[in-house]
Formats: sequence, structure tokens, C-alpha cells
Amino acid sequence: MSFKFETGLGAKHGMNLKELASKLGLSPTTVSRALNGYPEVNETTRERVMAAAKRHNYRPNTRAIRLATGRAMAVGHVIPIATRHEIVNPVFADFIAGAGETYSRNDYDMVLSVVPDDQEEDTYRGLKSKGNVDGVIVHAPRMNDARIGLLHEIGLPFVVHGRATGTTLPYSWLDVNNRRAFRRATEFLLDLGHRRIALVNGLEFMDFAIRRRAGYGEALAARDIALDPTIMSSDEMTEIAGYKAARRMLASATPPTAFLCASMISGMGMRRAIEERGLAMGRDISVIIHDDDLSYMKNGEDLPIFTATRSSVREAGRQAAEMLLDLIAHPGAGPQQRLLEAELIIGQSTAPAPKA
Amino acid sequence: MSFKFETGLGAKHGMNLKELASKLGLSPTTVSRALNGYPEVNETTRERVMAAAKRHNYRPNTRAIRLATGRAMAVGHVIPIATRHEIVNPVFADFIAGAGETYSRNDYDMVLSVVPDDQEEDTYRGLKSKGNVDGVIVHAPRMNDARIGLLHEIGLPFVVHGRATGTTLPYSWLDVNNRRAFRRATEFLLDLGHRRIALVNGLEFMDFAIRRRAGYGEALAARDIALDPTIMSSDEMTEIAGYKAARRMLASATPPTAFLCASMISGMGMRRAIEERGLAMGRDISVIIHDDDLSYMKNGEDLPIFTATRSSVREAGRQAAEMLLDLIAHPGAGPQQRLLEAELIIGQSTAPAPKA
DNA sequence: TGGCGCATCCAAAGCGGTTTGGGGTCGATT
DNA sequence: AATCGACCCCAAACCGCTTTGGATGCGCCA
Repeated sequence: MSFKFETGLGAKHGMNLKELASKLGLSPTTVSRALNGYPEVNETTRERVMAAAKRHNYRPNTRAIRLATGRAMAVGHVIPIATRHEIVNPVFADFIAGAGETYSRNDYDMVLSVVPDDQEEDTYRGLKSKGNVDGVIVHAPRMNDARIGLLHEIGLPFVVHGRATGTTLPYSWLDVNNRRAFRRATEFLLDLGHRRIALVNGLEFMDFAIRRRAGYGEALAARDIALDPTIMSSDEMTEIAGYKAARRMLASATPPTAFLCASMISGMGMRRAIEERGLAMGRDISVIIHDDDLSYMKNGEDLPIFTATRSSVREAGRQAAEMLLDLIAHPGAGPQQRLLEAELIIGQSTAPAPKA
Repeated sequence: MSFKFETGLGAKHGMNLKELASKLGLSPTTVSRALNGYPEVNETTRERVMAAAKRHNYRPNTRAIRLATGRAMAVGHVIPIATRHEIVNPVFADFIAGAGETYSRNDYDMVLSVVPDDQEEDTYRGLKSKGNVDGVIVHAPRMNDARIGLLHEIGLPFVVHGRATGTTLPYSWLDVNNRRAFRRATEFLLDLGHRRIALVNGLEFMDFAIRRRAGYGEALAARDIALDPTIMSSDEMTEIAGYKAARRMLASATPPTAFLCASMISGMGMRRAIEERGLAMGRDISVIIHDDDLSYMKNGEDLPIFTATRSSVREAGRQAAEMLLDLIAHPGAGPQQRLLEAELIIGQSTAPAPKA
């Protein structure tokens, strides 16, 4: 009954199709077609309808459209909150911003689900069977990521941001060429004369970290330098983790002269460790980071602070979203892949290896 | 016609209420009521229905529920992308994560709209009239923020994260006591003997920045110290901005001995400027930051890197979302407000003022 | 024994759009 | 003059659920 009241009062609830149609002396059918650009309506009628729609500020009810068409006009991003280490990936913000721009332009909604990681599978199944979204973006793929098989099984279109080593199923992804980027960065340090190059990597169950490590390994192998596990670490990409890894390695008997580091944030922690030790980054110790080009964490202005492999995660978001919308629009077409190359930006944090 | 195919094939499209009902030999009415816990259904029947629903993996179609009930079961977060300075606020990620936890628990969807800031008003109007959401969270309020009046006008429930000085309308908000936090921090520095205390603030059309400046001013005034505009800056809270502000101030004839800084990220830039000058933070120069307790940017572990005013933005997200859901559930009730106090955490970045 | 009330269940009318399957009109064709 | 297409438009079904307004049956009391 309170419902009756609301819809009764409802001057506020806005014009609907039926009202608009009767105001125009037309049928809802015709009005709907006129507004949606169908050909079987007279052009002058269409203009009359369009004008009236604007005048009365008519906006079709999304809920009704969704039910009638069977499309959600929305895509989902499932953000798992690790129950163990509660890290909110700092690149999410920029990726989401990029993807969101694409969605806005295409009149799609973006729905975010933040769920404990043990409920992730259930969330995907629900998203599909309850019909909340037409597709999803898969974040932070791991090796042999189970989500790919799952999404295949339930038949929900998806694009992976990154790749999942070990998966045989075909699927759509957009990734940065992490292997090549880290190989180039390592070669760059080698060319500067460095021989003890440390790798401060992300967590190695994350696919991107595996690829970065591979690129690093390739470059060293090509110069016949053996991997040294004592100067290779793998951890979350936080300031603290970068600090601790660098501090530990610098304290060793044979410290590295250069660092390769997975993110700008951990790079800042590394710098802290370096300076705490009375050394100078870019003189005593060289550092190369991977720069996601986060808007709140620009790597300097004219002169970059860090030498870096750079690839905009915001742009990745834009493009991944476009791929997904395309997949949704053309369900027949096969999976799409796109590999972005990172630039190598020379900044102030690298220098020739000190004479031994 | 391709539609026919899909729904024709659609073993996949899942069980719906009608099918389930006929399988049970019951009417849709009864099944609906059984599942939604209405009293006018026999307990044994209810159990039979529940069991069948689980067995057939029935999940009610969200789109239909939304249309039938008139509720969106979703809340919106509008994230304006400033056309001038394209900064994605780094605290969004954590705030969103916190809010998202609350939504997940309550079976609400979170829909994010990333829009150019000149389309913000239109976005809110659309969200309301198209019925996409039941309420919204307003981010990053400014002085005399126009959104508050707008949302009042269009009748969309909302909670502001922060406050908007100058607004006379009553509205719901959740904020940190920024004024008191910065006043305490300033007093702390004063007690350590500092007299030239710089303020590296956020952009001062942002409400929180105004309040922080007020707290800073109060503390100085209480000790009869005049404000000195040359050691007060106001800019985006990026690493670069912090660096530049600190560098400029340190280069002056009468540099500050202490800094009050709006964020951990700009604090890291300040540290860079300090060390670049051959000074040590926490010895030559004291620094206090505001710490939003971002998960990827922890302020040290046992021993905090920075002395800081701390307040978890993730927790703020959780609570703001709860307030909003409460507002939506009880449209009659008046606006709610909640003021969170920040802790003052003593870290390694502060020390007594050097003897002049 | 007739009637009342309670416990259960159902048919049908929404919700607000889209889409199907015609149905007039009218000028052109034969 | 009858036929035939365009061309425009409409009535009604439908999407999958909720909710209203009964209907049915049964125990129980006067």
C-alpha cells in the first residue's frame, strides 16, 4: 500500500513510455521504434516523438529495458579480497577508470563485486544466472587460473587483463609484453656494466611476475650469468616489501649493484633502503622499475625519477573494456588477444656500474 | 530470430520461477512466497520448494526482480574525471573496496560511473530517472558542493564521503575530523619546539583541505604564531607535488624545520626532496603526514615510517555504505552523520626541533 | 449444523519496456 | 477496376518476477 502511495504521488517517478505515447496520440510501439531508430516510422513522426521525449525529459526505464531485451547492459569486475593478505591492488583504480570511460561512452554500466576470494566462483555463477551482467573482466590472473575454465563453462563472455600460463583453452586477453620489457631492462643494465642485478618481483603465482622473471632470466642467460636466488625476491608490491627486500640484499657480502623492480611503489621502498644505507640511487645503485603510469604516481615530469618500463594501465583498461564490449556484441566471433609493448624510459635512477 | 535460437537452445539460461513451480506442481505465487519467507505458506511446502530450488540451482532473475519491485538493488558511485588534471584519486580503491564489502554482504550491486566532470549532473539525473540505482555515494566534496542541492532536488538518497562547507541543506555524511587531526599534529610539532611548520595541503577547493588548514591555523594561533603563506602550499596529492613543494620551501632563506603533509604519497615526495638536499627526515626535518591506511601503502610495520594522523579510508567506505543502505531502507528517517576521529601515530619522521 | 476464521494456495494483474504479427492507406501496376 | 507493395502504425504477447484479491478446505464453536 505504501507502494500505491509512492506511485500515486509519483509526479517524480518520471514519464514512461505509455504516458508519452498517449500524450502524442501514438501507440507505445511506434514511440519505442521512433526513439530506437527503427525504419518503419515516418521521419516527421520520429521528429515529433524525439522532440516530445526531450521536452518531457523522458528516459526509458533501464530495468524494463533489461528485462525486455534480456541484456544486462552492464559488465562486471570481480575484485577478490584475499582473505590472507588484504591488499587492494593499487592499479585497480586506474584500470577501472580507463575501463569506465569506455563503458560510459557506450552506455554500459560497470558493476563491481568485492568478494572474499573463496567466494569468487560463486560470484561468477551468480552474475551469470541472475543475469546481472553481459560479461566480465578477469583481474590479476594466476598460473593455471581456474576462472578461465569456469567462465568458459558457464558461458559468460570475458576478457582477462593479463594471461594465464598453463591454460590450454582459448580465451580473450589483453596483456603487456612483460617478458620482453624485463628482458630489455635487464639488457640495459648489463650494457651499463652491471653484473649483479637483483630482481624484486611481485608474487610469483601471479602470471605477470612469472613472465617478468622469464625475461630477466633470458637476458642473464644470454650473457652466461647464472641466476642467484639470494638476489631474487618475490612479494607483494608494497612500499614495505620493496624496502625490506632491498635492505636485505644490500646488507649481504656481495650486494647487487642494480635492481629490477616490479612497481613504482616498491621502488620507492627500495630507494628508502638505499638511502638509509648512505648510498645514492642512480649513482651507487641503479634501479629500474615497471611504471604503470598511475595518475597519482607519475614517474617525474620532464625527467623521470626512475628508469622504467612503462605501460599505461589506464589505457589497458580502456582497451580491455572495448574488447569485451566487442565480444558481447559479436558472440559468434572467436577470442581476441592484444599484446601491448612497454616503453623503456631512461630516467635518473640508472648509471654505469661502479668500477669494482 | 537469433533470439529465438538462443532461448531455444537455452538449457543454459537457467531455471525460472515458472518452470520450477510447474516442476513442483505449485503456482509461481507460492514458490515466490516460499523462497522469500512469507508466512502464508506451509512449512513443509517451503522446505520442499527450497530443496527443489537448490537442487535445480534456481536463482531468481535480477532484472525481473528489479522491474517488479521497483528497486534497483544497486548503489552508484560517480567518479568524475577532471578534464583538467586527470587524477584518479588513489584513495578510491580502498574506499571502494570497503564499500563493496558492505554491498556484497547485503546483496546490493555497486555500479561505478566514470564520467567527465562536466557531465556529472547529467549522470546523477540519469541514474535516478532511468532507475539504475537506489542511492549514491558522493565523493570528494568541495566547498559549496552543487551536488548536494542537486541530489536533494531529484530525490536520490545519498551519503557524502566528507562534508561540504557552506551547504545549508541537511544531508548525510561520514567524515574524518580533519580539523582536529591537523590541529593535534601541529600542536605535537609545536611541543617538539618547532616554530616554522610548513603545510603541504591538498587542493583547497576540496573540503577536507580547508578543514585541515583550519586545524593547522588554530594550533598556530593558539601559540601566537602568524601564518606564513610562503610555507603553505596547496596542490594535488601526488609524489611530484609533494617533492616540488618541499624542495621550494627548503631552498628558501628561512626553511621550515617541520612539514605537515596531506598524504603519504606526497610525503614520499617530500622525503625525496629532503634527502636530495642532504638532510635526514626525522632528524633535521620533521614530517607528519595524514595516513589513509591504504593497504598497498602501509606506513611501516611495527615502527611507522611517518608520524601520522591515521584513519582508515577502507573502514570509512564500509561505514558510508552502511549508512546509505540504511537510508535506502528507511526513507522516512532523517539524515545521518558520522564523524570519525583520526589517531596520532608517532613514527620515525619527527624529532625535536634542531637548536637554532 | 451453519458459519466463522485460519491456513494454504492460486489466477491474474501489474512493473515498463521490446517485438511479433498483422491491418489500413494509398499510389502504382496490369 | 482489381491487385500489389510500400509505408505507417497498432494491438497484444512477452520478459520473469511480485503482489493483490480472492478461492478452497478444514477445524471448531455456538
